[in-house]
Amino acid sequence: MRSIKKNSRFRAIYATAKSKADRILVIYRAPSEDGESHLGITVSGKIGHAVVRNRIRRRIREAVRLSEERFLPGYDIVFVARKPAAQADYHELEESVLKLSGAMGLLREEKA
RNA sequence: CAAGCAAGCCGCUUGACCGCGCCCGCAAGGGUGAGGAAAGUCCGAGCUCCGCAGGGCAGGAUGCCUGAUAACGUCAGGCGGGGGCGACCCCAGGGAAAGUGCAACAGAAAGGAAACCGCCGGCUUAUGCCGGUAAGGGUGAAAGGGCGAGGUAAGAGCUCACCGGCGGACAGGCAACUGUCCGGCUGUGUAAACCCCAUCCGGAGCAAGACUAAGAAAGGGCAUAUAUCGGCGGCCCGUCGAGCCCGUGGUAAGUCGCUUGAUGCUGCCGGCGACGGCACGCACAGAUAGAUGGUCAUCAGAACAGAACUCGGCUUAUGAGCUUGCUUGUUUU
RNA sequence: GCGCCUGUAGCUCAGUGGAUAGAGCAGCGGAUUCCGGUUCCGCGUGCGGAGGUUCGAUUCCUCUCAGGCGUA
Repeated sequence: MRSIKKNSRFRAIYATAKSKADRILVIYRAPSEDGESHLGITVSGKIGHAVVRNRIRRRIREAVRLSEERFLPGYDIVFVARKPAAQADYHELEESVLKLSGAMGLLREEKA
């Protein structure tokens, strides 16, 4: 999944997109402009120092990558980390990513 | 063995599966990929641009000496001062006789002295008055050199020896400084108070800057003269450039800069050392929402922490451990 | 990257190098009241940290930690 690059696109998504949140993450979902899906990850400086922020960003990207074929195309998705994400391990983050994505209707229906 | 001092090292390893950036390759694939602090941004440089940067004022920084270095506020070796039994450690360490300010409280008196108590002399009825005196008491962080002897009415560098400080000469040393002798007999502290002296400093920063694409339009207004605007971080002088303003409000796309360099390792030589010279071989990331990750195993355990133009330092954070040299004490031989 | 500011009581802020660091609100205790409020009296809590300069530091200097701001 390609990444969102422009700061203006991020701001547009924050202003207009639908969102949901749990304890460690916030998700934004907006219709894509070109039909392909894009991923954006925001971890602010308040969360921790550079090593902590990088770790959160990599884990979110990994969780999305491993389940990439389950995502429906045509959406721009932004994840924003909240403070407890600094203490969360990979499994908690992965669970949160999938749960929030499912709640926003971004995943294909699981076969029972 | 115990306590301690100094210097240094290391900064998990390996494997399986799934992934990422860059380079090479038609492809398959191969190579390579964060730190000792990458951090804080406290200093110093390279590099780039600002129409080469000149003078004065203001401002800032540094401050024992000699050296190292591209440079430094860094480092090395010395000197001086302080602490420790010692190994060793710490110090912004120029000028207080150019001037100004400050020194609370206490105390009689806080800086070209001063008599509260005391001591001594004179007068006087005992209280007391006048004069001399800084040895003693008391106050204070600090009381106008220290201690002893002579001296005296009592005292005083008043005189003398020693010590300390000041000035001069000589000797040693590149120098800071040290030693010896002589002289005079002395003038508190604070400059991380203002200040004085010496030395240094043009500014901005890779979002610098260059190129490409796009745009820079049409139109309107004001000036044509020494005015206006702009550049040279602040002000003045000086200097350079340009007609000026409205329209004119937005977007940050691509390529370069961008990583091989005052580089690191190794060896030899010079130097007490910082460091320098030479040689051969090897090594060295380059992203642009921003690459090193995820899971499992291995393990007694795994800190602080992530490159964004590049170097030299400083400072701070840091788990478990290891090495070398030295000091003091105790015991045994 | 460059530049700037602030840390003082639980909170908001004062404080020329010098006595026991103050003010308002809050808190605690007492008085008043049947109880509470109001009012009155009293009390506690301290200079972000380390080092230095000074006789003496919240104040001056250096380093450091934390927080905040501006700008490209």
